[in-house]
Amino acid sequence: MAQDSAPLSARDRAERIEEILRDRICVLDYPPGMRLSEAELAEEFGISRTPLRRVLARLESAHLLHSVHGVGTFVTDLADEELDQIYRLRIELAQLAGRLDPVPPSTALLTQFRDLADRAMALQPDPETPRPFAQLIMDFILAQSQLCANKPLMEVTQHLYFQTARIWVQSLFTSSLDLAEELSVFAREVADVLAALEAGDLDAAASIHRTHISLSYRRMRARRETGA
Amino acid sequence: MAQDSAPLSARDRAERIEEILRDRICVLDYPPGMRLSEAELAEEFGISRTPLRRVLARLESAHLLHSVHGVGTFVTDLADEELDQIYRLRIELAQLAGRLDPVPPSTALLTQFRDLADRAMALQPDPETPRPFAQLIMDFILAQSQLCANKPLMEVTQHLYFQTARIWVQSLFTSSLDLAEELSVFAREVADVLAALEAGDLDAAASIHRTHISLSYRRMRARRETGA
DNA sequence: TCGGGTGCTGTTGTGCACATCATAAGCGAA
DNA sequence: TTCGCTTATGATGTGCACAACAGCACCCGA
Repeated sequence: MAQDSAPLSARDRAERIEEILRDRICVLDYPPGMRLSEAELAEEFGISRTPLRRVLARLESAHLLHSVHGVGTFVTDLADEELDQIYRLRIELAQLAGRLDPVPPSTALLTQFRDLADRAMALQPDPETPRPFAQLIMDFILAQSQLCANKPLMEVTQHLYFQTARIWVQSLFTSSLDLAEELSVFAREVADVLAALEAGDLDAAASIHRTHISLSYRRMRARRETGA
Repeated sequence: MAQDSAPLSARDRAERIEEILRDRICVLDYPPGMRLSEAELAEEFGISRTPLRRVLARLESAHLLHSVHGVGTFVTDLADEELDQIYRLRIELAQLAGRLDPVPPSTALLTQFRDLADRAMALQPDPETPRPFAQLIMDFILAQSQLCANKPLMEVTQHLYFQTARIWVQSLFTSSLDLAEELSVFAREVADVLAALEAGDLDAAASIHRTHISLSYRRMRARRETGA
């Protein structure tokens, strides 16, 4: 039977909706501070508020949403200090991913990395539409996380990335001065990681990733200083 | 007005119930595999199923519960491999807690550690009632997590502890041979950490904690080998 | 005796109506 | 005019009835 016509279970539907909403938050379709309407979302996905609220509750426990009785459900923002703490933790965990249960990439995953490298080279920076750039980086992060077989570490890594992604993209697109440079830096990171993977050096790939997280965070802080 | 009589908001009520249920899972009041009844829990807490289900959804996203349509809601178990991965991650994070935003303990927190040390010394091992021992260790973990000001790291550390706690306690109380020894080992850990804290060496405290997690995991694996 | 179909029972999942709450507009008196 | 109260509105939170589903006992026919 065709997969598409297979009826999705309640759990699968909820999981899919959660992914969609998380994606929209991370690529700034729903920017920090934006109010989401339970009624509108329920209508969009063709369900009632009850199962939708279950999804929102999960996103709230992931610190991506925040509901206030009688007011609304809002996309969360991050204070500078929290952002700083998360980034320093992400840097440590990225290094850790090379040491804890590293797995060589399958040929399919290698192909995926090559596609990512191509996409990065081909992408034209457009200050008006952050989505393509944000989505590209997100796909890269998800691919990178497949290099580590330690599932809890992978989950935590992604969880922390989801929290910082929108803030980083936002800082990049509000000043929008360094967009082209940031894109070329990212393209080089993908190329470097790909080279390390083809050489079979997983720890090197992790170190490169770690370094780029660290450097991109420094550049973001520099933007924050000059912008403020 | 008195704090106790202050009406709890919906959010606070839910948070409180979540803590209670998580506590019951971690100290084996609800052992792995046990079925929980939404209706009974709702009645116990004097609310309807709707808000209770919100709490259960959050515990499910923390991998402590698992609901199956038409069957029931069950306390999750952990396969050996998952347990292994979580423990190795916990060991790394425990070390990290000494390096990332360490904070000297307040006098109140030091007092709390001394109380914990006293409780550990005074506790009589009883193979029939794991609760006192499990609760003591949980309180120690929560106190220890206050030595690190990096909130995301603290959250992750606690989250991972909640997942392993019940399995560790269960392995200890099913064989129940090493209970007295394990208790004395724990008492020494608390004493060692307390000594390090009184000397002002936070990194040493973290290292001691890390070592004890590692060793207690080895002892658990040894029990698993001999028991099977 | 055995196999399979069928209904029963109890569970989680969903939809809907209403309660509760926060906000802002409206309005009247000082 | 301006301050403060009232009211209207729209949001999330809750309770309840029912739908969907899985498992089990039961029963009937071969």
